[in-house]
Amino acid sequence: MSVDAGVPPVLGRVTITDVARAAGVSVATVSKVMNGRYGVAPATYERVMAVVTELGYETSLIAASLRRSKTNVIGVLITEFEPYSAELLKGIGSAAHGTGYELLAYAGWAEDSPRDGWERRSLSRLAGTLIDGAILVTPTVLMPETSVPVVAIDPHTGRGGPATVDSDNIGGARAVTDHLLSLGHTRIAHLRGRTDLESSHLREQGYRASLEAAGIDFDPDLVLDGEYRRKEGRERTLDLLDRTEPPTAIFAANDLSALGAIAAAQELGLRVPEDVSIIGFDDIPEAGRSEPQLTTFAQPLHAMGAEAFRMLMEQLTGGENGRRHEHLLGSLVVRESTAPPLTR
Amino acid sequence: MSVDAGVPPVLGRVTITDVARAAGVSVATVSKVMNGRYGVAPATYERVMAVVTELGYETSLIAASLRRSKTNVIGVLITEFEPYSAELLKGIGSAAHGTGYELLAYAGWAEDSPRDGWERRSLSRLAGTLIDGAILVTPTVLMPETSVPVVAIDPHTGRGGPATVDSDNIGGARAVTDHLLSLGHTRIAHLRGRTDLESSHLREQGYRASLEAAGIDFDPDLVLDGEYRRKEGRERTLDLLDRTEPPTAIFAANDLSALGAIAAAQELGLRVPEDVSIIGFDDIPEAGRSEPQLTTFAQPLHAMGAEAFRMLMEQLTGGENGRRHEHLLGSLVVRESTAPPLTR
DNA sequence: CTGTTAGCGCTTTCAG
DNA sequence: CTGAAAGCGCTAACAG
Repeated sequence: MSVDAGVPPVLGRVTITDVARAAGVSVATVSKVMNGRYGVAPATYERVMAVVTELGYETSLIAASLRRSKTNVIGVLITEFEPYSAELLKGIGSAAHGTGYELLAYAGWAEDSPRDGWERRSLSRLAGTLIDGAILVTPTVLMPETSVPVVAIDPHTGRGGPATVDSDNIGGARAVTDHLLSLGHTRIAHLRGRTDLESSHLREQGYRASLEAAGIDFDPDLVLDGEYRRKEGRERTLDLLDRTEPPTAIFAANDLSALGAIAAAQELGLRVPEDVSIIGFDDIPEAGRSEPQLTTFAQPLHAMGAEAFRMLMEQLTGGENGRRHEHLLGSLVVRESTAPPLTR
Repeated sequence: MSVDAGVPPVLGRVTITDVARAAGVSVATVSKVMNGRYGVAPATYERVMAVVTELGYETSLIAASLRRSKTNVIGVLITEFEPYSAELLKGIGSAAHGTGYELLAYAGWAEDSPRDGWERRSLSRLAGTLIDGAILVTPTVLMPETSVPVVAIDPHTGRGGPATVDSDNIGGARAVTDHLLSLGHTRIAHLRGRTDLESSHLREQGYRASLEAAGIDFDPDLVLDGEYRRKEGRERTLDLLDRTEPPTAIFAANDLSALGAIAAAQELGLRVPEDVSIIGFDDIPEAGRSEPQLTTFAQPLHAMGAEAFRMLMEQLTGGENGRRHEHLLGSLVVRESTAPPLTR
């Protein structure tokens, strides 16, 4: 390549300045070439492109986004990469395919910062510059005003501010508890979710409503905080099953804590479901792979993610139309972790 | 709040300038307060913080990263969010938890741009500014020099440049094919993966080696391109099973294309595994949930992701130590989609 | 202790 | 058609 001789080696990242210098033009011209703007002589265009290829230059998304208004990047803001958000991400990803938008998932919960309001922080850090719009996964607070279009999945306040996508938390929890009741259980414990999340309260509501409908007194001693996490689910279950009068069934507010509960039961030498029934919520992939396989309430996570992306697109292109509240339905999936209680 | 009166409403994103103006100080002072630098009078600190809280200001990750050298953000570069990368992401996420690093997954494959070399493009766009290091998932080309530490998962060239994590592609493919042979199959088709990926070639090698060891002639007509995708897996299988002498078993180079193959067989009214055996590779969550459940070779995706993150940390902190080539082993998981061929 | 100044890499008027 | 200059939001010397 004839340009070779004139191109000094560049250390680190190649910047627009490096290209400009090597091609003997100004950075403005390089910028025009990179963005296909009019007003560049064919010869100049060729020369710049040759250097660009030679050096392997790519415009920095960061620097460009600081100047531009539109980036064609959608942000998905999550607390961390775990099964639940991963499932949503797959759905979002499939909807994003072919739209020309790029996806950026950001897990911005620093352990030292308050968990509450992490999404406001992440959004502030990315919006207005890097991303054109955002999908908030299980946000903890309501954000009335945002600088970019937003869709919230399973949000704290349900209706109200931004567009939302959720599924039937109360109905699901009722279905789950009803299933346990129909098997003959009466002492049903509940491993509550993260109390800063609305879904957690709704599921507890469903649990209580179901008990009440069956004429069973609510026993606060049977409700512990599973935190939506495997570790906490295991620990609370250890406590629960160690009592003199343990529950015969446990409804964990999500699959992860249910999986922890199964682990705890097995550690104590108990059989699931023979000695204790355990039921989860969400139907993450791991639910179908546990031993025994987990009975749970399946949320249509894939569809929820895809729908959220579509609603965001509507807001981005068609104005306010995407500002809806979408409510998708789930269904009970009976696998192996539930059975009638032992009669003794 | 007493500051209230002095703070005019700000539209859009709140910037450091807005805060400075509202607090009556310079932007430099605000920056110092935000970053906890020494040399700010307590009174000033308080006043600034009050305004920060009032306005809900957060420093822009983008702007800050342009100036700073370290951002505490690790980038995970993928082509798209699909089951394989989602599993890795979970592993990476669990390893990242508690390290103080934030994770940013970027799916930067624009459909119009060449697929080959997407990782170089993505890396150039993010590295040097936004991210301190990167994990490249199934990169297509070898990148000898990068501006930030990099770990590649299941890379194109295996050994060589950057640190790598992979699993036993050849061995896995042999195990899979051997399983089919041991069941009595002799006409075994192969749905090859994406030919731009090394793993695809290695798996085909394993397939061929296994056949050869069994004394079966390699039949090129039985090898079609499944592209690692569900859609292509289905289409190629439709072709395969429509022939006068169809294969009795199909080895799909990954689970997604295997799932497509199952769908195709069922569309044609064939039973899996009675009429045709189908086997996959990867063991993504979906493999355990299909009907019939998929027999496959399980890669330790979670562990691979976690290991990649750890190796990156080593490079970031301890110098060059993380520049290893880690090779994790997988195992055959026999489920329901394989059986002996029909004897007729 | 505080503010001024100089950029980070890029895009965008606006002269030449 | 091309380049100089301003500025996006922020941090980091360096004066005052």
